[in-house]
Amino acid sequence: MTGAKDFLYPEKWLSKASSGDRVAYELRMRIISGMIESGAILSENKLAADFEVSRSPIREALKILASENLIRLERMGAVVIGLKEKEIEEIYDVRLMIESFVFERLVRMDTRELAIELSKILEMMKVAIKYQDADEFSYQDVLFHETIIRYVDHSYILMIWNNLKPVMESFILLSMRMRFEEKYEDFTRIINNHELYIDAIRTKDRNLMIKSLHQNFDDVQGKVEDLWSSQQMLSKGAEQQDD
Amino acid sequence: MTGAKDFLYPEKWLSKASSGDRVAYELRMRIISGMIESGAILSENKLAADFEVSRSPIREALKILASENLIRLERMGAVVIGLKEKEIEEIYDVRLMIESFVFERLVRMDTRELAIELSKILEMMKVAIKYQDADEFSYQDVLFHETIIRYVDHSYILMIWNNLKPVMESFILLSMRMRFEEKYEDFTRIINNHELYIDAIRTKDRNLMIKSLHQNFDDVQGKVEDLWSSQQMLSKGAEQQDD
DNA sequence: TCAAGTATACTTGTATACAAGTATTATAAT
DNA sequence: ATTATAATACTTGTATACAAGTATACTTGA
Repeated sequence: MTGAKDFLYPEKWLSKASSGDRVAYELRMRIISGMIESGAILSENKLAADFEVSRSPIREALKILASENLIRLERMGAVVIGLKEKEIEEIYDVRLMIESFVFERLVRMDTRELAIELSKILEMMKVAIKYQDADEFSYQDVLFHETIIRYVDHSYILMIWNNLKPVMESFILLSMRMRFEEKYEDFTRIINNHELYIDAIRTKDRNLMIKSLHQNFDDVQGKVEDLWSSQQMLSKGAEQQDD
Repeated sequence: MTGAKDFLYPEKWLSKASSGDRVAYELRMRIISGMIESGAILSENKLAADFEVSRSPIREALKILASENLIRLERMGAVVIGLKEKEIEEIYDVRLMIESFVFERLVRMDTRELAIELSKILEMMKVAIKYQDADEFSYQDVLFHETIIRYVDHSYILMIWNNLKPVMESFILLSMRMRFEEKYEDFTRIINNHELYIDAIRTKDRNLMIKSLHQNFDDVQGKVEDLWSSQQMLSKGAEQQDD
């Protein structure tokens, strides 16, 4: 099995994860990166052999990926669905939906504390850019949105987020790794946009928030076409794996 | 273990379900009905003994319930969260959110076919009322909303629904069982409201749709207070288990 | 009586074993 | 050559076994 030991998912993020979770994280990356193509059929036994674990954690992982709509569990093997443009758009639909919902709650709350917290995360993102740490940047980016969502304390919205987060995280990770190599100028725009978002939260400006959300979508999705074509982005995002 | 063999979930709905799914369905009912109180700690071994299966399906079930926010998996035992008023409100928040989203898609589609399909389901509901079949009524009620959601063909919205559905189904099941005994007059109102919903879809009337959605919420949630108090509804909903 | 340490009875996570079912392939008959 | 049947190599779902870790209770010492 050549290259079976090169993991796409940052290993330091897996410090206390179970074997099943590790497999899920890694498989997710491979599916989203296109390394495992959509339509492929995954066998529990083969995966167990590949990852050198028993079927128990593999089954766990497959259940997780199925709940994230990345694979479809059938009577004979798991069929890879993957992330095509349609799915990415749909994910952003949902993100727009839940963040809009969250914003409606935020406008009735004291958001000063949140704004401070978000500013801190934004600083972290800037540092990550400075040191060209794509993984750290992605982590903070995801954390940014999670922080907003958690702030309203809504367990079922959080449930949705929890289902969406791993896929988003993997996608962002791959996307950012590529852009650090090829589209470095993107990041000033991303940072600006996040600043806009914080302003929207601080001033409770609904339109500004929607604007920045849409812009964020364009930032990631609008550019996807050229990134995505023939899955180049993915091999690009996949090959780099620093410290 | 007295009464361990009385299942709350309709067994005929479990014809080809795996053992793990069965356990999940049943545990879900017991948690939502209050038969298992929130705060209780579930042990895999005890559950395995109770349900007379091995730990494998139990673990599977617990993972499912955790993803539905009904329990919290901790290092030592699974802690029951349950459905209190807050959670029920939150579930309806999410339902309102996704059905609103779906409606926005529907207004750009040809909804005639859907309206017909919904009318059929409504007829089924009427029959279920006539024959006082609470379980069948609940099934059709859930199907009604699922049919609407599936019609727009959005895999990530469907993903949310799939996470929400089992909890909603159980809740509706328990609620309807009780009402067939005590609040029979509720059903004409529920039927009327669903007719309103179909009209909204047919005429693509956004306001009408929101109105009927809110009304539906009031129908289930607004009355919850008295149903819910001291979990009486639940034992009521639990005891009846026909044919 | 109280503190410290040890023993015990839990817990989860993973590996392995087995049963039942399904697709595929090979063989045999027409 | 083609179809029917049988053998084989898969598949999943479940049970069981074991290892490592954690809380509880108990014992021992002061």
